Amino acid sequence: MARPESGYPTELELEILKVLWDQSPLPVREVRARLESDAGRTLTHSSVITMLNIMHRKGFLKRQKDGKAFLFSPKVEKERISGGMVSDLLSRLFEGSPTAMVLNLLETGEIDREELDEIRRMVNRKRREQNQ
Amino acid sequence: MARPESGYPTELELEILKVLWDQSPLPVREVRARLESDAGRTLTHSSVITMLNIMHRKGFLKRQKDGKAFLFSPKVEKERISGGMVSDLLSRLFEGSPTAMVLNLLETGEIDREELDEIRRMVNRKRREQNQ
DNA sequence: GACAATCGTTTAATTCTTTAAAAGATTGTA
DNA sequence: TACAATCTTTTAAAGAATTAAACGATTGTC
Repeated sequence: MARPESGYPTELELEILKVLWDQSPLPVREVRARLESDAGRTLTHSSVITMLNIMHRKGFLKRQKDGKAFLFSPKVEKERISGGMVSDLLSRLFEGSPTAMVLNLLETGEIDREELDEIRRMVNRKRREQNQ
Repeated sequence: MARPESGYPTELELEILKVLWDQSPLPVREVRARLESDAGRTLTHSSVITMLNIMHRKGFLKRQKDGKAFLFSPKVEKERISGGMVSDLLSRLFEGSPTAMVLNLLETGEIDREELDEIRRMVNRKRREQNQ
């Protein structure tokens, strides 16, 4: 009678993953410090531990003992999570059409000349790759 | 001591919005039927009403009386929600870089020749527009 | 060896999300 | 008018997400 666990990281879980993707392994106090400085989220030590343990249970993180403390590392790759979340949004919002998504990006986002050119280069490269 | 309401529609809320973006206004029983046929979500009449009322409270929907029943319509545009959700993911996953997001799309998604060409055309058009 | 500092575990509280039963209101019809 | 059908509102329940206090274990130092 409720919703299932998401499969993808939640808001806060993603912030924690970003900290650890940037550098790992890290002890709890370090994760806590970076969560505050990087993401502006001030949590108590206790709260951070709780989240890290939940994420460990979900399979997002690895733990290793270092003296009496734990060091945490991501168990999932950033690319894998990003890919999953993007394709999730793709299917939920754009009926799986990447074209529709890019169009949305072009229309609503602030994209400057540089970026447009870069995107163009990427698309052209991908197109050449597909030709073989 | 908990998380704030999201601002963006949740999973089920989005399914309901998609039904109503496709056609509206609709009475509850119609929303319920389409939720089942289109999204494969079988809910009781009661559950659907609850969700519709919550969404009305959140400002996602409008209601109008039709006899003794209500007719529901979206109060938010699909483009607005899509734009918001995409740019949310953009900032949360790709530090706001559309290029990084498109790269992800190109690498992980199954994009065929047709779509690549279409994306190329869109990018070129956008680039010409920016030149003025 | 005792005490303070530092960690982790347990427990809990609050809000959100999803699902639905129960009860109340209205309306068409026999 | 009474009954059945159809709607809505109220109430509730359970899992998920977020935050944190209380309590317990370990370790370094005087």
